[in-house]
Amino acid sequence: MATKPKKKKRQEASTEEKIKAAARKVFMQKGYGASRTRDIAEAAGINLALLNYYFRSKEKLFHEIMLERVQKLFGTIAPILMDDSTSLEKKIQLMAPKYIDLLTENPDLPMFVFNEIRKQPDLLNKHTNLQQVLMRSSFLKQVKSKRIGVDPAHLLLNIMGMILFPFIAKPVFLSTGIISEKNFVSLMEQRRKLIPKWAKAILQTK
Amino acid sequence: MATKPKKKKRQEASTEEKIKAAARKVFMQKGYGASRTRDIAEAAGINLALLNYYFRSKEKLFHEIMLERVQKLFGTIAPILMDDSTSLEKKIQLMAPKYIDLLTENPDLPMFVFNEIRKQPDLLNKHTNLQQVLMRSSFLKQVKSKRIGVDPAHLLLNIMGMILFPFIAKPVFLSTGIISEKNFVSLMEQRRKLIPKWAKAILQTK
DNA sequence: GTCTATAACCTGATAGAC
DNA sequence: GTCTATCAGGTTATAGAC
Repeated sequence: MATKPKKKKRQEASTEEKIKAAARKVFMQKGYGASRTRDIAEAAGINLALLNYYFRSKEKLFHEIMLERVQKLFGTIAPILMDDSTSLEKKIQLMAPKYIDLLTENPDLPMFVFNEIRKQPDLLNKHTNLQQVLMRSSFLKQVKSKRIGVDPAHLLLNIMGMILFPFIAKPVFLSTGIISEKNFVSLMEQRRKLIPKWAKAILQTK
Repeated sequence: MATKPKKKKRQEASTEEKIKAAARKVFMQKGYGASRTRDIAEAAGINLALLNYYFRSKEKLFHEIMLERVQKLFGTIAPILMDDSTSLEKKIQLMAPKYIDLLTENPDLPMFVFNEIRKQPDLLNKHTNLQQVLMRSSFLKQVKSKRIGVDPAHLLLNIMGMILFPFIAKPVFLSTGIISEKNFVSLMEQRRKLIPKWAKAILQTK
């Protein structure tokens, strides 16, 4: 059980942070299995040996990055979902812009997290308490208590889908030429306000 | 330019098909970069050398699988999208069940295709005419001609999102325990008819 | 902390026997 | 067509000098 190396300087980007930044980039681009520690070391501007000095193994480094990315994807909106004092409508109204801002700066965050969890389904349970947090959230309670004709899970799927799916499908839409990068940004800007409206319309559908 | 080897028997699963089936499984599970040709050979019950005898290289084998998977994901609903004689509403009504049936049998098809295209954006253009097909489709024309206040691309994103997103998010939802496998099947069964209704509601939102 | 050098193993691909 | 054996290069991780 090695103790974590201490940083020597605090003023600028530490070596540890440089390695993490590089790992974030490479892992998110290629996924765990296709990433090479050499590429990460090179991207960090340091030596391969130093990477292992700081993180002991590729797997441990990946776990740190993965935990951080899951936290970023779900932790950002957790406060909104947990708030007992806001209505469901209000939560959706806050969620959409918050999420779209986050994803505009981290477009392939959902793809990365979803895909790595698919490949290794117990990653979440091992390293996060996401399950507890989500299951007991005010949001889920409110969704469930809505007396709509259909399973409330549909609302969750629809809202999440309307927010996340464009970013997941973005590479395909760009590659096929259906939309352009510039167009995409403008579309997402519009969706910040449109999604809450659509969610409401879906909620009222008989 | 090697000529393709001929099958010797036609009655049962040929060696070539056994390799392709194994490659389909391994590539879809791990992605191109993390897949090992040895794993594919083993899963196919044949030798590594034989894999190269049939497909010459890992990359060529992957391209065949990828082409086939893209065809499966988009080709299945292409006839619906191209049909000039059906209304947009009718297309959505046909699309949802058709897609949900396809994805129920191939749950991680969207995740695989989207992710590989993200990693290698020119895969589509090299090997398919998807761009041409989609851009000139009756569906896209009809979406564009809808005189709604917002960019018609939103409708495309919403419909595709409502259909595809549940399958992309499935591993996360199962892993967090928000829904169960059994629950998921039942939800998707319901969505076959619900999505067209929701799409209509979204279309009418002011 | 950071490097070079190297161990130990893995990977894609081919040569050559059957 | 299918196999075994093997090559050349890549991969993670560590030992040891500074």
